[in-house]
Amino acid sequence: MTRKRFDEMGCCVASALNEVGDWWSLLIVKQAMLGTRRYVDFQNSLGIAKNILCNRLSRLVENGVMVRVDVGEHGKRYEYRLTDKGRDLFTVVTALRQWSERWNGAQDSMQLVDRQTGEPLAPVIVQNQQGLPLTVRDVRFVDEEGKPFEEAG
Amino acid sequence: MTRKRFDEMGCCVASALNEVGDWWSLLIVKQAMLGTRRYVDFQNSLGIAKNILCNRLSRLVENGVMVRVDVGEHGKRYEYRLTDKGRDLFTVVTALRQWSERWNGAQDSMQLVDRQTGEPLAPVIVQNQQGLPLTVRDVRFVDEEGKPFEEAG
DNA sequence: CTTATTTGGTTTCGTTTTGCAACCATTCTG
DNA sequence: CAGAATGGTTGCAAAACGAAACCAAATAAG
Repeated sequence: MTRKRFDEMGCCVASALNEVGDWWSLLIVKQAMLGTRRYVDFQNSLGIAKNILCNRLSRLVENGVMVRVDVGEHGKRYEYRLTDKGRDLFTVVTALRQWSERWNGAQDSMQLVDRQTGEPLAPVIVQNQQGLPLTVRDVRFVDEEGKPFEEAG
Repeated sequence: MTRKRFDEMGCCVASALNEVGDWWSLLIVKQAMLGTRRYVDFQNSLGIAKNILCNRLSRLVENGVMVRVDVGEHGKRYEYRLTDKGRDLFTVVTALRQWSERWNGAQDSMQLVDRQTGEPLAPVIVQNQQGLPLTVRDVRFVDEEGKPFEEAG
């Protein structure tokens, strides 16, 4: 009766979701991208229960998304920082944010801009090798040998 | 003691996760992008419990990510299809897939290629208006008035 | 040195969600 | 009409979640 395991479904999306697919993990990662590093700050900014936060941070560290760094300063002893793997979720988080903005309206007081130009970001899109935008209808799903992927049903 | 609500946190990412942020929803969407439309096929291909599948499909329909279409054929009475909003999650799913491939290796027998050229897709990236790639370090978080977003801590 | 405070956790307990299996109703097929 | 397929629903046990209480180490205050 354990939660279904997603890491052995032979699907990249599933194993990604196995690492960050719960309600909180991506929010923690997003918050970390905003600059939050300390336990109490995650707790206050997200309003997450302490035991859940603890559990999620441990899992993120386990999966190499974040690291726990010992900083010997006052009572603030640790910092949780994104790894390269964690920072690489920027695309996912941004795509998710923009999707929500497009379809649910911008309920967010916060906006992302290019640090250099100060301009808002371009929409995240899927592109082919030449840089042309692709929708889901413009792609094919193939197996290792390039044959079309057969779907049950 | 209900699950924390994410739709009123005043954060786009949170409200996106409120719609598709559980373990199964994005997998269902991904499967739909692969061509799956019927209840039984979702069940077989994902190995999801029937009551959970039912619940998730209802939620996805409620949130406008999918629609339930009545097709009067044999016992197969309904089809669940992606809406435009659902198809627009292609970026998110693809970014997630590529992230997993980069960091966990390709455990997937399936690959996405451009239908026209047959070539694999380009990596999904965040870009500025000029098309230059941006990492999380290249962006700033600002409020409505363009002032830097203040972080607790 | 002693006490209070901050930080980061763990424990406890009640509620909700999940997973599984069994059951049910409707629509075809034979 | 009997049987099968589809799309559910129900009931139950295990697990996860959420809130609050409790705990331990390291400072800081006095």
